[in-house]
Amino acid sequence: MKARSATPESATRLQILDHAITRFAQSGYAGVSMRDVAGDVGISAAALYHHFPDKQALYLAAMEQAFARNQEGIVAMLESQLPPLERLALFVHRFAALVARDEEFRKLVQRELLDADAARIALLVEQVFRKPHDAIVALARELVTDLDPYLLADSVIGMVLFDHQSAPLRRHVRGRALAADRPEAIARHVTALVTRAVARQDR
Amino acid sequence: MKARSATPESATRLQILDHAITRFAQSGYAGVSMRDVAGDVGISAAALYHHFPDKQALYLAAMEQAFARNQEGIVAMLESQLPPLERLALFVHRFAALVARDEEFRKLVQRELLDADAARIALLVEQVFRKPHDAIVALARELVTDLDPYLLADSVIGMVLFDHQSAPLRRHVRGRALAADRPEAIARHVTALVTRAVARQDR
DNA sequence: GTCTATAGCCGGATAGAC
DNA sequence: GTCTATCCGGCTATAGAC
Repeated sequence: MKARSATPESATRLQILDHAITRFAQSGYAGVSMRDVAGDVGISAAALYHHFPDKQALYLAAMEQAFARNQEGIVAMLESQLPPLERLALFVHRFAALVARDEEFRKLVQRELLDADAARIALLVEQVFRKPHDAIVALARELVTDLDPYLLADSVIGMVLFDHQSAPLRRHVRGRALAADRPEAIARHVTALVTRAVARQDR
Repeated sequence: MKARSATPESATRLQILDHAITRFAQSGYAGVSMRDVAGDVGISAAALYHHFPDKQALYLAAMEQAFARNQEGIVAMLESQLPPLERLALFVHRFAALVARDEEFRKLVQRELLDADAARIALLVEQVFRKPHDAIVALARELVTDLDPYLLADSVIGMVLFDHQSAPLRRHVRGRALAADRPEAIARHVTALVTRAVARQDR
């Protein structure tokens, strides 16, 4: 499997991107210096400029890489010919697993939602959200319900994301079990909640 | 009503905090300079140091101010003696309204969830989340259901928050109605979803 | 309480040797 | 492809006049 982008992927370049992803996810664009990344990689800051023309190009490349390394998981979320409710369960399970597996990916996405300009939002939509979002909206339509399919789709995504987003808060709320099976627990919960809501078709 | 904190609140100090909140919500801690804030206020950067010892103190004061100016709305979310399902509807409606009204508040909270250390997370819990979270968890318990009350409570919060968080994406998804009544729409949707899920008590 | 001036540091980015 | 050295601008924070 060769490089999926126009630029060739040398080992050093990939190493730089890997550390850049970690740094940008942790501290945001403005909170990371080229010296930070260079130090992580073990090269000088000047050497970075051999691989990327400037900081912004490094950032964009890191974003694309972080998105690309999850494309397999994103595609996997969609492959299924099951009936709607079972497809929902599978989708939620896989989405929760993906979000739990790659914390940096989640943080980068959430930072982009806060920071990104229109162009970068467009990149985010095309490379990350478009396909799975279309799939979950289509699924929401198939679930016979008078709930708005867009709102229902976003609700599913929002519930799973917030479960991770709120993890730091959980340590400070007494009586809160720190379950070891987080992704499965939230997946089961969301599936159960939506399943019950759409199963109730009187009104 | 006097200052609720130890420090007296001069008009200039309040003005500084107001602009600081806007800046920090928009660009994050590292993305804002003291000169930026000073320029907004119309004073020199040096003058800021008469009101706050350093940048971090300004940031913390801005956070506290942003939280404090929403305490009225947060308390309002809890005042109700209605039966559970109606209390849920009211809570969701008020929460959605608060999040929609103060976009800066939401962004600051979401940035803190990404950036904050343990001490600042504790502040966030005590000044923002503790009370309404306890209330919504208690409410989730009252709704007779075998869904986990903590997960159910977080789901409600997550759905409302993500509706706003994902707003920038919505422009890039074709066929998506940009409803003018956003807070009401999401509140109605979440209420309907949860109401149906908990009303279904067979199993 | 605000100013101008500036110290001192750190950041992005470049030059040029190897 | 990586280095050292460096430029230069912006940053936090302080000094001292008004």
